[in-house]
Amino acid sequence: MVKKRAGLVEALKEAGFRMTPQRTAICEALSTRFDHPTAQSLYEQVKAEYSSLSLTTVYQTLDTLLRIGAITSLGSAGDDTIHFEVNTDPHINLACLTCHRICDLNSTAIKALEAEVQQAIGSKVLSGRVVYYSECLEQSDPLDCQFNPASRHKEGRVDE
Amino acid sequence: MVKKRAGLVEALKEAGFRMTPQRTAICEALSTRFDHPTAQSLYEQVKAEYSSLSLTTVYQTLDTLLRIGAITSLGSAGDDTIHFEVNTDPHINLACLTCHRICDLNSTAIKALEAEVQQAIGSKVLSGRVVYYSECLEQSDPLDCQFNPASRHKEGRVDE
DNA sequence: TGCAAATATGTAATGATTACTAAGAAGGAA
DNA sequence: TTCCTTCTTAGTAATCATTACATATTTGCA
Ligand SMILES: [Mn+2]
Ligand SMILES: [Mn+2]
Ligand SMILES: [Zn+2]
Ligand SMILES: [Zn+2]
Repeated sequence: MVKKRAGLVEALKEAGFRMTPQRTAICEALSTRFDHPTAQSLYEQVKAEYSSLSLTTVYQTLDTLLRIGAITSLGSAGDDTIHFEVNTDPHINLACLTCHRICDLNSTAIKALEAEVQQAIGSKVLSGRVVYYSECLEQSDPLDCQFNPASRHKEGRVDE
Repeated sequence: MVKKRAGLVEALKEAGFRMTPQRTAICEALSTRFDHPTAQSLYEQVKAEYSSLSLTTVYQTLDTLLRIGAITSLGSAGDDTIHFEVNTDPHINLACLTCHRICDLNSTAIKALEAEVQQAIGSKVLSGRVVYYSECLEQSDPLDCQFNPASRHKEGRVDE
């Protein structure tokens, strides 16, 4: 059973943005994805039941969500494409350089890390990005992306 | 007085790559930069005393250094451009979304963080990326990029 | 010195993202 | 409900960092 996050639509409303079926669908898709999707990936998913959807709209919605701080950007996972972060809890991200999926890893040390950053620069931290790159098990379900040491992908290149 | 790192040229030699004046100059430039430069930035710096240098050569050399693991990629600092990491010690990076420079921040918690990652996925971590975004003081010397809470840039957008 | 393989350069291509604009929809006022 | 203003969408074109390619040059070694 898949948990589901909430709050993206609410965040848009609170920030005074209008609600459209496109935005609702994109937020809905985002809230059920745990692989840190790209714009293209979200586009394909939502377009399936919203054939008129434009890729531009996806980019615009993501940009809006970024600006209000509802999501953040994790950058590339070896595919030169931006992956988006919906999980606002401090955590570690594990990116697979072969299948280009990113999984969350709970961490206790990350709290201390953020404390160090706060201490160093004050309270104006806008966002953070903690990603480690490796090779995961190849599994179809993002939730099973366990990054188990056994039987990884063959090789990968670390480029942005 | 500015410290200077060493080892990039040696790393290339050990990996069996040929040495050229271009590569030497690019490695030299990299080892004296503490702002996590971009390809374009390195190009401009080295081109000043190497007028025949090509931007492609800079990209190729950076890619080679990435492949042998001598440097890593930190991704964008709000400028949609790849910034490179020369400091191989585990540390936190502070990126300024206005001047797009990245400074190092020593951290003790980062050790625990990496231990968690190792534990979770084994020893095959290829590289890591720990970056926090904010606004720094505007100062010309990268080493003085202190991210002091007082008098920051006005505003910044968090996009990749 | 001579040669094969690696590298540098200049240019063209790629591709993700952004800019632009006309058409369409949301939401408040009447 | 209807109207109107403003925001949003969708389609297309433009941007620009990065990569691919083809040639000329250089390196490292015999
Ligand atoms: Mn995450
Ligand atoms: Mn650094
Ligand atoms: Zn994988
Ligand atoms: Zn700054």
